[in-house]
Amino acid sequence: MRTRDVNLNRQRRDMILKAAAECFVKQGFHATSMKDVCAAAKLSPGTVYHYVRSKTDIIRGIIEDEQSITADLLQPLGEADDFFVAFYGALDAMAAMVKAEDLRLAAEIAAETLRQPDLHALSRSATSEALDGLAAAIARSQERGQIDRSLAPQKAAAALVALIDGLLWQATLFGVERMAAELPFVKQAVARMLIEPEKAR
Amino acid sequence: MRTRDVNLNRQRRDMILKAAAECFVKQGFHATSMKDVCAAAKLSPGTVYHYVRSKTDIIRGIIEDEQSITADLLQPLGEADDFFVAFYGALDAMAAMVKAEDLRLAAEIAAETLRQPDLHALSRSATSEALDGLAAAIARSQERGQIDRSLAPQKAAAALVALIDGLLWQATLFGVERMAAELPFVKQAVARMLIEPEKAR
DNA sequence: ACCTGAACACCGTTCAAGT
DNA sequence: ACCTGAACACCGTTCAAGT
Repeated sequence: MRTRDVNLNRQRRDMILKAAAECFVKQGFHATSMKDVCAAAKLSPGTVYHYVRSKTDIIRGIIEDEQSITADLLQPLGEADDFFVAFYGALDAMAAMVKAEDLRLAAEIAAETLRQPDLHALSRSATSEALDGLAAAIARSQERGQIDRSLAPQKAAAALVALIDGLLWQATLFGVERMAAELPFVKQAVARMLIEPEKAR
Repeated sequence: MRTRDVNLNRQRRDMILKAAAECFVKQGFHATSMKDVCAAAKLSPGTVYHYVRSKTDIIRGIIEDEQSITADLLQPLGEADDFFVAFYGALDAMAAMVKAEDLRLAAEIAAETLRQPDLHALSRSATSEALDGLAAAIARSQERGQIDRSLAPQKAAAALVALIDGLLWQATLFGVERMAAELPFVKQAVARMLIEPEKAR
């Protein structure tokens, strides 16, 4: 009995988050009313508020469920043998996987992040983790003699993440296809950034 | 008589935009009510709506007045003799000039841009212009033999702007000071990206 | 023409009442 | 416990009425 309730709780909550995410993608966060979310979830306002604390709480839930696109992309870098193969793979995965709607939702969330201090802290710590992971991968590649040892891993990681985030923002403006067309240049740029000029092919 | 009215019109409108911008920085776009804007501008709702079509129209006005931070920073690149001196100068200017509030306002505007198709088009065309200007500066530097001739100017410009936008976003998360500390690394990275490895110092 | 402030339709959220 | 839907305080916007 107890477990069934807990499961229903999670199921209903997930349904509401999913319905809300669809609304946010279609209309944007602040243009979708709670009535819209209720309609999409096929529940009354009272019921929705039984599973969800507030409209902001829905965004919080989506952030916790999905984390940031960038962080997801960089995760596999941790166990990679060749840094560049893994990083190029992450870039290709980004171009292949990311759809316009995902970008809209991610950007919508990023926007709301600026308005709610606790959401801002959440996204800051998520980005911090991604940066630390990437810096660790860079440091290991340096030990193997692949990446220029004179570079500070943390700063290199910050520059790479900035580049990716900036590209994702451009994809928001000009479309995912145009960003995909940029990737060969970006890969070359990353290699030049990270490899000692004398060693560069 | 006619001119005086037009001047009053512009003055009042500018005052309203300025008051609204202050509110947006303090509370965010969607947390500031029109009542807040009215109070900040010391005008009644009816009067505010006499000078401004809607809440969105205020954002539109702010975009048109200020354009994007990135575009402003890249403008001087047009007349520069040495591309790298000019570009590094732009990066330093960004770190020196940009305050946390400006970043918040810019990000707030970027966010609303995603929700309003006409605002989105406005920011797309503004970014396009900035990219074209930067690409032209890169092409001229290539003719002088400074930048690697094998690079496509448009793609190089896109990568540089992505890097800057990403850094500005990071400044939103971690503060302007941390971004400033990144700049030496970023400058080196930009040089490596754009200069032929054989020529790099 | 410029400005006011009450009024309108709608929003996020709550809560008494049902099952 | 789960759910409903009317009700509350507030929002963006309008408009009749004043000067």
